[in-house]
Amino acid sequence: MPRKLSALDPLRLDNQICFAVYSAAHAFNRVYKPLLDRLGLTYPQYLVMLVLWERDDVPVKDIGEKLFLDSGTLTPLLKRLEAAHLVKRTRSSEDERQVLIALTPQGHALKEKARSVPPSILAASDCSVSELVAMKDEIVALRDRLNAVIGE
Amino acid sequence: MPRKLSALDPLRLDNQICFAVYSAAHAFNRVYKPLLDRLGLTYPQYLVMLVLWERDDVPVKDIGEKLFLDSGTLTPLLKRLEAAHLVKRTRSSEDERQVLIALTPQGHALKEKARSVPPSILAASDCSVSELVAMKDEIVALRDRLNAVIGE
DNA sequence: TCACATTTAATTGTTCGCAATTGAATATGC
DNA sequence: GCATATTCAATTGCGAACAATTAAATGTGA
Repeated sequence: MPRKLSALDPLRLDNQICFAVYSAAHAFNRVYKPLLDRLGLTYPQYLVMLVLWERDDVPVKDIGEKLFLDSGTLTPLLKRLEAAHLVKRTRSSEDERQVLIALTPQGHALKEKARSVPPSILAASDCSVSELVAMKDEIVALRDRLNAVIGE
Repeated sequence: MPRKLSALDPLRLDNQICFAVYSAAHAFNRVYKPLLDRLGLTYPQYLVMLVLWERDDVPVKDIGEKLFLDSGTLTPLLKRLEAAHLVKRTRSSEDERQVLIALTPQGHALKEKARSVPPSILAASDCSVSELVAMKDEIVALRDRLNAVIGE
């Protein structure tokens, strides 16, 4: 019996790695949602907070470079984090073009509440840490190759 | 020398597989953008067309189940595809609750133009087909485990 | 110095993505 | 047969995501 043609069809949905990635991102988002609701954060806001918990008082551009997001996404998101009293936005005195993002005490404090999130995600992944790390490294390598093509 | 603590920090951005997936999805989107612009499609619209090129004349719900999207996303998207004369939306006569989505002749014809897309993506991935297939299968398995947790 | 380019955020407009609700059609239990 | 529940698409509202543009600040070269 010949193999089904569809198994090789380059336009078949199930053969698209991009769709695997796209749908996995949505699946992660849905798992994170109830966990982050308790922190009062959306998933992209959580990513911004992860950046700030590592290093604080950074310009918008630095956050954008780490998360691959631009000011059109970050400006309103950061304003919402400011409205939630998690960050403060202040224009740099050295370079008036820059807006520096700093954590408020509440923003710092939220990190402790956030520590319960990664274990829940790990449990939902139903997978060993070493397997996840290996997958993560592969996906990051693919992402970086794709991003390299874009900059041409 | 002790290993850097950050290499194990569960809240470190670079240790998040979800961020790897999230940022890879955006990278794919950016690579697809110029290719799909030529077809007059956005990436989610392209996914819907992939579904319809496999099977036509299906209710909105079927498309949603395949793509993990709900009517809040699909209804306006399908209306835009209809405005672009790629699909026709007709209420089923057997079950008036359902709206059936059928390709127009232009919708069918677009498939031929789309055949050039996957090879370009493969090239941008800078990776063998077998490696991509292996990664895709791993990511799909992870996605399905995550989705299984959501339904609880 | 002064014209010009570059950098940085902010803004605008379009398109997702989803939760929550609505309303209509259909199915089910009694 | 009829009340009730379920199914399905549409709608509303909010939060991303990004392209394109704007505006202000800074840097550069002649």
